[in-house]
Amino acid sequence: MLPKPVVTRLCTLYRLLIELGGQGAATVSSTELGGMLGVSAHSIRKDIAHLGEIGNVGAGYAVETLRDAICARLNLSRHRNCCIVGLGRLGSAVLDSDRFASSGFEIVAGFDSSINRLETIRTDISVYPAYQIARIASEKKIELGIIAVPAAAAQQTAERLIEGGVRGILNFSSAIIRQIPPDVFVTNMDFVRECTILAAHMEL
Amino acid sequence: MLPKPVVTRLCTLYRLLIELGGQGAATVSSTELGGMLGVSAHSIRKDIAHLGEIGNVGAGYAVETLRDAICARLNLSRHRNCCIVGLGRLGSAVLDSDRFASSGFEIVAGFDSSINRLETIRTDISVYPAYQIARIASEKKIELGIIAVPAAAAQQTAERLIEGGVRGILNFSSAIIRQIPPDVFVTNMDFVRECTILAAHMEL
DNA sequence: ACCTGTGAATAGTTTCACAGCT
DNA sequence: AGCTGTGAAACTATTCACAGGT
Repeated sequence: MLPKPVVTRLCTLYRLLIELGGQGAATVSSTELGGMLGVSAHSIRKDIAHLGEIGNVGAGYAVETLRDAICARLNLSRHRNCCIVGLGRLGSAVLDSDRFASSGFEIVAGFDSSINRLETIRTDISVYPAYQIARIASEKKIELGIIAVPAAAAQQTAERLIEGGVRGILNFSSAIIRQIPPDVFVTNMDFVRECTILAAHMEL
Repeated sequence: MLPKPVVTRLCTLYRLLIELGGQGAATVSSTELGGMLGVSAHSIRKDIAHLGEIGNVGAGYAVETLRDAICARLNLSRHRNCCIVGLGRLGSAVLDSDRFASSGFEIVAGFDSSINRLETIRTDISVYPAYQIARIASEKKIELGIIAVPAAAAQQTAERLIEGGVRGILNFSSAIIRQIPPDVFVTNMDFVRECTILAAHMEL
């Protein structure tokens, strides 16, 4: 329904509006928003137009109203259970991040294939061996999984998550997940690959 | 010159070809590549066509030839010095990752604003206080910077990196970097934002 | 003077169809 | 039968211009 790049930009805008609201701003114009996000005012207005008529012609947008409109349109207010698979350095860094708490995402489980690691890990969140992913994901109604395992284990991890009913996957590994059902969404965040893309752009 | 999405896909393809080469594969067809990457064979061929005539009509692509052609076209063989700013859990996880080593990227410096942290950190890489970013980046000819600092410090960090001559920035923080010169490239990798985008797509 | 919302125009990307080769 | 390379077509997205309001 909504074009993909529009959804992406509205999510970015949403986070910016939360920040602006916290700073006490009451209204913003598309020009100001564009300046902060590094895109044109035209583009901001077009994106917002997908939400219906929200702004006050001649006087910009009310920060709260706009934020709530995006939230309503994209159903961002829903609380979602998440899990992290792979409790190595990267995985536990994400696990201990305080940035999920205020975002509607709650990490309700961690998984690792190493029993030793599970025993020594210090965290408030329940941790389980990797073979239990599907069962626990299903039981705890986990909707979103974060993969932070080595590349070789990524595909199997994704399959277990999908089997457990997870429909959104954030993949930090360098592996490309295959055979993704049409109703499951995967975002790849391999930082070596991203560095490669950056390097390529720097050369052109 | 080369369209942006083509560059992105060629980089992904490049990493896949390295993997395939390591497994001993000599040739691949666009159909096979498409299957592995989850895109159509048409699209693979179109992307590769930007490199010139590389394939063997009727018999697919030689893995090595194709890999080297991408490498040459995007200048991926060049060694690049990188640095990480912010040596908290996420930053040091990336710092200690063994995945850069074989990729042409070398992390030659780490930075943090906390002197205490700099003193206690255990790593082989030289670490410096954050106010020296510009000088060290310039001296060590650092081309790529990874930002893993809290959102509030991200903008200043980016400015210091750019001042030191860094032209590629991987931004793990939730802040959106502003006032980016046209010859500097920034990729945002805020995982909370990516989760939000995933959640939005899951609803539509 | 500055703002939003919108339809038109432009630019860019993906998909398709097929010619030619193995 | 299956493969690459390519030009055309279809689709998508961005940019622009401006009408109308404050």
